[in-house]
Amino acid sequence: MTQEIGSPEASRYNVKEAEQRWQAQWESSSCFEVTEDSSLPKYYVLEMFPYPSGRIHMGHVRNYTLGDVVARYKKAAGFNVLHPMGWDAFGLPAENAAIENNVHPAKWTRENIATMREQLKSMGLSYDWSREISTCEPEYYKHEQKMFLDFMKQDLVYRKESWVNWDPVENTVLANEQVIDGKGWRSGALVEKRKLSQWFLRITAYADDLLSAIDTLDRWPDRVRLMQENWIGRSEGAHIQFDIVDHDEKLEVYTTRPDTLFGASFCAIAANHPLAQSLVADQPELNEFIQECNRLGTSEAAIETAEKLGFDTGLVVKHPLEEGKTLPIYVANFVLMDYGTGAIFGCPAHDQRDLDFARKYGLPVIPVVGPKGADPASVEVGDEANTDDGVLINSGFLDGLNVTDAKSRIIDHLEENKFGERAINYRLRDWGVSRQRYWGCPIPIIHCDGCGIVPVPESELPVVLPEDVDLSGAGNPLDAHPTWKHADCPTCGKAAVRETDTFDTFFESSWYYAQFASPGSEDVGFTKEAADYWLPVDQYIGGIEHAVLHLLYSRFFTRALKQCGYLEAVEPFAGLMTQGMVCHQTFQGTDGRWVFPSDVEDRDGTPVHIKTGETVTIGRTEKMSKSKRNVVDPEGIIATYGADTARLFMLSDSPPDRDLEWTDSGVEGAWRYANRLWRGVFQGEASRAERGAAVPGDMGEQTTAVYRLCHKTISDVSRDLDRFHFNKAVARIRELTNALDNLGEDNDGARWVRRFGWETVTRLIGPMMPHLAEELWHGLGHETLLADTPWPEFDASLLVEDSIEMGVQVNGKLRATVSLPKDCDQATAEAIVYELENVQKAIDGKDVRKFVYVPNRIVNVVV
RNA sequence: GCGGGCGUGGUGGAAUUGGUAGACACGCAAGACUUAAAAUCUUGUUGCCUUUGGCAGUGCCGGUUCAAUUCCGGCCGCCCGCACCA
Repeated sequence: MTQEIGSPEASRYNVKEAEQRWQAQWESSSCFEVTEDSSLPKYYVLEMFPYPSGRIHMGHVRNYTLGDVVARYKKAAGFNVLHPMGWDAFGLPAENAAIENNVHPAKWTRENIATMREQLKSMGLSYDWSREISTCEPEYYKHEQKMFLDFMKQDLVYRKESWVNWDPVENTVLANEQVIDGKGWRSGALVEKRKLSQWFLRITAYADDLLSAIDTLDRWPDRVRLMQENWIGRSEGAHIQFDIVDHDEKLEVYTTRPDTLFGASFCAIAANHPLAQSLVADQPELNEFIQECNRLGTSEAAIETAEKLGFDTGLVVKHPLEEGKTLPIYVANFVLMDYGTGAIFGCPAHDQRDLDFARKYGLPVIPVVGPKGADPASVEVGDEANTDDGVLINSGFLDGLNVTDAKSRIIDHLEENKFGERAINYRLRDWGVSRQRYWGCPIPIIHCDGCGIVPVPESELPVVLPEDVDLSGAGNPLDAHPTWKHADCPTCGKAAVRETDTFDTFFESSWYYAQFASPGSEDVGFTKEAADYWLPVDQYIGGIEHAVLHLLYSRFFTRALKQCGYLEAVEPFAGLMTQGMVCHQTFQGTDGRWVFPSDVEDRDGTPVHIKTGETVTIGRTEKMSKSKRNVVDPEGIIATYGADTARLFMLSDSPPDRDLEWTDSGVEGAWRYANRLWRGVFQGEASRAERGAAVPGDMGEQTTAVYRLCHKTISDVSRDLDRFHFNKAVARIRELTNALDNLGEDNDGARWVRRFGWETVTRLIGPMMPHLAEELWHGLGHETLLADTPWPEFDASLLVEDSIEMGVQVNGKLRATVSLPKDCDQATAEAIVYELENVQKAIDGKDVRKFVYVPNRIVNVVV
């Protein structure tokens, strides 16, 4: 909701003028441009670079504010700080914009970049803009074409068939997000799965390393490490080969529960399992079922949330351990071809999904694990499968063993009798990098009828993406281009065609952090010396939504680049901070349409639409999104209140990893604080000592307390910034500001402490409100840039307190507080505590059973 | 469906390793200043009650402990990711 702002122009702090002035000063002094310097400790701060979607949004403001605080703080703390920015410029939205607004993706992207660059500059971010990169330019993507060819030489690249979402009306491949309820988002046509030959990067070659190295990422959030671990999904189990009755081939399944083999009552295969495909010709109903499965699209979420369905193929397998027993083979929509062998055996008693399936299709449920000591006959299975440990029953030679022992015993048996073996499986799949899209990096490959697949020679790189394309037609514009795809085969010289697929845009973002080390270098995108100096990124900051894919691909890329000799780093990001979303209230008009906050005003406590005057309803607070229109444009906020106010608000209340709710009142609170600081320095000169005045010998009690608080605040804020507790740092600086304002004494000591205090506040707030801090620093008589000024130090001797205020509990309930000498012994504490009136009253003559005393923390008298 | 997370006053949040729940703000109320308003300043502000005190209270139910927002078990609600959005 936009309200009349307390006319900021009227304030004597001229935000706009001051912010532009300091931005110009930083730029002209080049104070954020860096070079490798082995004499200084390096610190590489990186925020996830933005997709140039048009204008910056509040999520960017939050992300880049967080990074800027870290960068400025580390610079002040004496590090050689690299803090770059660039553009993740390839991607689908540019093509959508091309279709919707008839503008070329290149033009659209470059214009967006120009707009967003100016917007970022207005935020006063401490970037080394000389290192700016844009991934859609050949100067950038030529390097990844070479990397791809190098990966090929290292056997990290291969080609295989894989499934895509196919829109039969538009004749294009759809992204998962373009498939809505199984239909194409534009055409509305039922989406089909199609098989295409595509390029893959062998990320699974590094599965074990990517998994075990998670332990070394000690400055990553635990939850992200856990998500990566689960994504890689290493499991230990077995492959089992089943003989199919009256069939030449065998059915191989992967299972993590070989111990439950005696409880198997069916086998199930994926719809696109070769066996299922081979049966289609004779079974039209099966074909129909498989088509139905294919209509679910390629998204795992869609497949797994669909109703579990199966189709009995009529084929049966022999149970390998029980003579004469057979199990039916179903095609099931919940079995994934990409996991294990694309086939399972179902043991309904000990797997919930199998149980649901068995109940639905009337299959037997045989419990094979029971509680210890239970009578096998009494173990029954209800609605819930038993996945607990226990003792094997109804399982022949496995009976009586626990689950772990049974697993190992049965695998030995499988191996001895040659119908199965121990197996390790990963959930992680190889990374498919082919995209049938225009706005991406061309894959440097030529297809020759005679020579097959031929890499483009390095001397002919880059393969430049043509800009004269027709985007209005169906299909891939590169394929439709009249000349581009025709090339001579590098090997035999005959006419051949280029690969018309482009790379997944995760390709660009998997190595950009390395390019920032030395952009513009010709060879490989960066020099090894620069990469080895700057990498890994010391602190990476971005959204939790990238917790798995982008981060995992980048980790893989670093390893692959190392394998190719590009750099020495093992991990790309030593530290990771994930930020929460920026949320806002939603508003709806009487017709149910979403209303922009800027179109809502408050009239006598009722929110109404500014133009129509009709009442709007306030909905729940949600992530800012264009569709719900609950967005606030950063540009307007910066124009009105200045970047520092927006930055302070972003940092003030919510910790970085939590969601933040944008509120006008919160912004105004930040704005008021900015003005308060300004007044404190520019209107409080009279009560402050001159710069450089000698430390006075005598200070009053209150003055001493404020002086000590200054040192304590430096210590606390430093620690808070080290731990990224920006909201706490802000609270502490505000506390110090309050104390300075409330310092009533006015003598030499107080005047000296006032100067010291305001200088301290200015320096501490510097990373968060850099423009205002420069203004204050100047106002305090300094000629140098605060951006070049070292972080303040504190005197540890002033932090020591000699007595501590402690709570006194009786039976766990607070009855009094008492000031005790620091580290005082229990006898002294007891003596003092028992004298307290409230304590005596609470004990009320009862026997003291225990006197709990934790020095400097708590006293608890148990009666 | 699977994986991960979050939940504390009217609101955002704070609370070392289990040790005085509500720091710092926002909002609100009262007051000061002002012709008036804005700005600014002061005071109060978890709820309830019999109000110099007491009881309850950190999504819900239970457990461990002298002591639980914090640890354990079970629920509920919301959010993020699920491999072609970035």
